[in-house]
Amino acid sequence: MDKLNTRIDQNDNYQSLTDKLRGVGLRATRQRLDIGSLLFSGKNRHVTAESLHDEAVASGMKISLATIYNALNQFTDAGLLREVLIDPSRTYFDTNTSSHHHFFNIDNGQLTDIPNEEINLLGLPNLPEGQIIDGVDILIRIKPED
Amino acid sequence: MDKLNTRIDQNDNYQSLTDKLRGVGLRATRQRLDIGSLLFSGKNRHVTAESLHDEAVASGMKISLATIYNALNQFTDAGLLREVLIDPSRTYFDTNTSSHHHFFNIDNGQLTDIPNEEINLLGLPNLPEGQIIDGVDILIRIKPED
DNA sequence: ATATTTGTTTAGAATTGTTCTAAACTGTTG
DNA sequence: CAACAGTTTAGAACAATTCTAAACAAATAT
Repeated sequence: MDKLNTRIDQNDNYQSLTDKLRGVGLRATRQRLDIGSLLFSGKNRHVTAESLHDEAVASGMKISLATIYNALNQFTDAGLLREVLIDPSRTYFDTNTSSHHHFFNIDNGQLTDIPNEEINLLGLPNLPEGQIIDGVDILIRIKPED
Repeated sequence: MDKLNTRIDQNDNYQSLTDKLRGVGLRATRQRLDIGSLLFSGKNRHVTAESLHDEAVASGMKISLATIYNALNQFTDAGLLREVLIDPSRTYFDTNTSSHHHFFNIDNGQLTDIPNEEINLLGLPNLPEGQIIDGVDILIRIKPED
């Protein structure tokens, strides 16, 4: 019974993932479903290609680093993920694609979402002539007190 | 007369640069003075190691790329420059070290300062327990209208 | 079902931005 | 101006990412 439920849930998950992928024009391959199951499992996540690959390998998934890079870029192009600017030396991806911002703990590298209600820009600056806003990124760097 | 003035001005520039470098504990070498003359010549600038190296070479300065990297990092550590997060694939340096933010034109890669008076955060979010703010980075991505 | 087409994965090579190494060089100090 | 300590440099090394082209798997037509 337990086993059966687990299998059904898993199928459900992979089924909705399949729809999600098809919806953006990507084939629902085993690798994409595996990656998707790690990324889109409810809670929002921040990953790098390396960190996700390590996690996939640790979960026993067979998938190459190149495929992780491909998938992260394709998911991002498709709007399923967002890139976050943190550190010029690596690319971070965020499963939360809605408008929101981040705390970055410079001490341990931890990235956390700032709910959109909790922050606002006051006095949007004048844009250069003929330009419009594509997006706004706010990063608040934090560190331990004392 | 012209020539003489030019030489005097140049000496003046290099003299104040020398002080600036000594002031942060760096020797005033020919290379650092050359780089400094490109960076700290009045107007604020945004550069990458490559762009600055190209510029230096174009001005007939003899300086290696490794030295540019060294100098940019040392200047940044010394507080003479700031890093700006724009693009995970390159490091940008800003000669404006005061608190301010940026427009990034995603169409042509151009970076412009937003004067600090023109922008403000409303409703600073609650920080995680025991953490304090180290800094705030705001990047407004812009693009051509239509 | 099966064959064909087209998209995907992969290992490894290639590329790019950046840092490291160690030898030659140059400011600085006595 | 000698000696020391810091600096520069070419080239090697490194790390993140992309590319290549061959094997493979999903979709589609048969």
